Amino acid sequence: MRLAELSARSGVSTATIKYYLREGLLPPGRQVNTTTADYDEEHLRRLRLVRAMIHVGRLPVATVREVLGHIDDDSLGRTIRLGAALWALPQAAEPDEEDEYVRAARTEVDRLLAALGWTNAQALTTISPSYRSLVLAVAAFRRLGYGWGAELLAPYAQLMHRAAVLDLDFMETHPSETEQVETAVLETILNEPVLQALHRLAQEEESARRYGFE
Amino acid sequence: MRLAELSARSGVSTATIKYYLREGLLPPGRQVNTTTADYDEEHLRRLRLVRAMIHVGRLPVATVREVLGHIDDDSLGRTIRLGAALWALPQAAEPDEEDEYVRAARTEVDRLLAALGWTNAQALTTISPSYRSLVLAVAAFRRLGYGWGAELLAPYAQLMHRAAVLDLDFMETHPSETEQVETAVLETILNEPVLQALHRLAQEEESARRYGFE
DNA sequence: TCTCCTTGGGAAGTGTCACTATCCAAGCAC
DNA sequence: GTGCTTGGATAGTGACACTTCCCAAGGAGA
Repeated sequence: MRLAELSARSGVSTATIKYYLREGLLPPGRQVNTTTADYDEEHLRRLRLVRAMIHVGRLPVATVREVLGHIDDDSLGRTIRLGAALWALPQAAEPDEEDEYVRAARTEVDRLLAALGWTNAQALTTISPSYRSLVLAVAAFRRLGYGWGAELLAPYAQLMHRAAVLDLDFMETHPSETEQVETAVLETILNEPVLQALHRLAQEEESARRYGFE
Repeated sequence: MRLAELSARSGVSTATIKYYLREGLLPPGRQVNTTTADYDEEHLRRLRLVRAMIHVGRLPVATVREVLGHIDDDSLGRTIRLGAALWALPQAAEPDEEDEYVRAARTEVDRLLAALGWTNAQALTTISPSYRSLVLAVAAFRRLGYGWGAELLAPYAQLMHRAAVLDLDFMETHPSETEQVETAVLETILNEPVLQALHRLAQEEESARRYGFE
């Protein structure tokens, strides 16, 4: 398959594909001669993955490159590779420990983990990007005067844990190891917009049930 | 309070505050004389809200302006105002109805709503931005070869409905009408990063429970 | 063979976005 | 009255995701 056909089948312009090749998001095609390169189905699949990560998951190009690097790293075991790929995802800033809201938020998040008995998550608080993101998000609430604490967070956390169980159950139905890692990353990235849309839709549904349309 | 003090108390540079004033995200201060304007606590609160929407909720400046306009519109009733504010939020593109994946995704989403008995949401499919976002997100999955259908989505939808019930219960604990609308918008915008972080943290916890750390 | 179109590749340019730096004249403080 | 600060306006910045332009080399039809 030539560049033009790859472009036609993916709906991505040749200029953009060339850009992705330059950025290392797509491996180069097999060079037939000076003016012809050959691409296969794997290129098409990878290209679609890249587009989904960028446009649905809103990941920056540099992050996509990093995540793909981990997915492709055959030297690591599945769990490590998956962890590395997932931990490359977030683009949250470092929490500022001087900030009183951040410190209060951290206390509440720690209380939450203790109350839930998430001992594994507790062990990861110093390094997990998700933990840091959570602290930052809770701090943003507190800065606006809402006293979001462990008690209010706990029911949400339990719901999201059930979502995580669904995620991993689904992941385990996939056979190959590479595919499992790729699926897990995809799940995490693409599932979030789905959950967000479902959340907003559910809010509309519940709001209409309570208050009608007017 | 002068600009410099507003800047100091909010941690936002005077240059950025001036930018927000120009963009209409902050109402102008009370002009004392040619070189002095006076800002109050409400300005500080609004500024923090704007920062949270932009940096935590990742909303574009133009969207923030639109959402604030709806929050401040006293001519409308609560439900309408809330709906208007929430519907101004998404920045999802229009689904391309020519696309086979989009059409298949729409079918699955419609089946999902029917199976769940979300009749209110069903009534809104032609106009709701959340519905369109959901279709697009499901289409992205299907394009990558994952057959995400109503059966897989339903348990997630039920979880998110329970989250929506929590959201609205919490909203009802707030007294004033303006505050309720503002709280509801804030909930929607700021709660999403919290839920996302909880989701990833839950995935880490569950993954460690199943497979250990290695 | 001679055109003429297409190909892959690289450099430079584009549009958007959220700021940020600079400038200015008018106060105010000592 | 001198020097710093203030609010306001204009222009510039840097990051980002492309996109346009140009080129030399193939290949295809007359």
